[in-house]
Amino acid sequence: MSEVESFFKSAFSVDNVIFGFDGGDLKVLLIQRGAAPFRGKWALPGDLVYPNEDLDTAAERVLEQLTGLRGVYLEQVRTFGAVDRHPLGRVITIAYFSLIKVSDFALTPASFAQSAHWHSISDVGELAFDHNEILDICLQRLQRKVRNAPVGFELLPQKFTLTELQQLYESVLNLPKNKGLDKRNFRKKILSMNVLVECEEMQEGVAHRPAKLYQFDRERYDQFVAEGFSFDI
Amino acid sequence: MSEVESFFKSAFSVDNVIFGFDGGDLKVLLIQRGAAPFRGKWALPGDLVYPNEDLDTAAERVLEQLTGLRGVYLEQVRTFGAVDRHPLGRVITIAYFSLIKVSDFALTPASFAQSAHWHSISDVGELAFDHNEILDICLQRLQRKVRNAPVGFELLPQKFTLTELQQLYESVLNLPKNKGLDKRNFRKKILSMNVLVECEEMQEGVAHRPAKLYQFDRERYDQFVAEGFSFDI
DNA sequence: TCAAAAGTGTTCTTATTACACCCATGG
DNA sequence: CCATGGGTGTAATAAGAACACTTTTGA
Repeated sequence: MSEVESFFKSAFSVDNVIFGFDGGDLKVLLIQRGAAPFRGKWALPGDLVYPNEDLDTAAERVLEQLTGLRGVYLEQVRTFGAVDRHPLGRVITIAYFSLIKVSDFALTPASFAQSAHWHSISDVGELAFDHNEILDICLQRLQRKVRNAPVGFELLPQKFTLTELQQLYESVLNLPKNKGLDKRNFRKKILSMNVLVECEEMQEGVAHRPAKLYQFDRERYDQFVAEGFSFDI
Repeated sequence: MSEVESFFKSAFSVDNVIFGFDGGDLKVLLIQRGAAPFRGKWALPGDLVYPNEDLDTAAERVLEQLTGLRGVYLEQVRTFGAVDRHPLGRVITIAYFSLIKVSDFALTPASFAQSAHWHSISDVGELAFDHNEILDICLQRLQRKVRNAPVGFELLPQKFTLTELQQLYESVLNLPKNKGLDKRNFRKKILSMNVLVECEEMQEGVAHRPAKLYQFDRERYDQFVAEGFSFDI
């Protein structure tokens, strides 16, 4: 192979760490590989980037093919390109993470074909390729991001209770439930930002005092940001 | 499809935003392109990644070929892969930034060949490719990083005065000189972290009271981090 | 009436801000 | 002796941490 040719005998892919939250643990959506290499192993959903496709578009496509979702929170994290990371050749991969509302998630045909399943973050075994490392880095990124930007809401239904929000933070940051964050201080802080609005409705069908439901008000948030505010928990 | 295009299908490169500080502005090292496309334009130093070369290694190589420096602070920032970002074909590029001590910088043969020059961040014109965007994103990353990690020291000589350190922060964060940060509060804060050690020597050859010189103590810092400390300015 | 989670304030401690004068040196 | 930047402390304010009981609902 000529030197010039060898430069271009390479490919790039995107891998997408899709996070979800169901009230318990933080989850990640994995697929079981149907083909070699690593056949039968769990892996991050990903694909080669098409020749005339932007990277973000490729990541969105991978997400949509698996979940049917569009317009979801998506962020590029890092590119992994160790020479030997792919056993069949030189493939560098651009890692993304997405945040989805599990309630919106419906299995698509592609999901069935690839046997997609939610796995608790704390219970992910050995993955294909360098996907454990990728997951780890993406989780760290999420943990930072959730404290500096209002991305946690992407994982909750449109209307949520403050307790749900607190549990989300505790899950993402891997803090002991109802011990990591003080309930009163957490509420004081999040409400003092003035980016949550109380809904008319209350929680329903629970065997205890029903909680107020809140919504994130993005317009208000954007305006505060323009005035110099910065989200911080 | 022309002959060039026919094998130039897709490739990946690294681009390196090399920052330096000389007491005045924050600087970035640019090269003037000697070949098409964008011949004669200023650009970030970069190169295609060799087929059997890791990404970080490629970024280190680009840096060393230009400056002769090794073991320098280097961080991957983001990958830029818009379909049309390179006029001759599909080239995605992995952007890095490096922090170097300008006093260590000596022009290498490659530097001459490529006419490398320091440019003030505030005075960078229109660059080749999407390099203005890359520079912008890397600068933002540096601005965040310098506040959360002890990377500012990488831009200063081993021994520095507190005023130099303060000026560095003001330059990187683009604050008005001696107005953005309060001298007494800045010193109180940085010294209270206990990661700077006073040198025996004093500043020399200045037409005013000579300042104490300090050094960053990485061992101490690492230990504090292990104990849960986190750098924050 | 019980269980289960919702909701709510105050005190203490710590970090951040604002601010002005004397000191040491070289020219 | 003058110009230049070096070096220092305190008081006021704001943010964060710690902490326990009453309320509302469904079963």
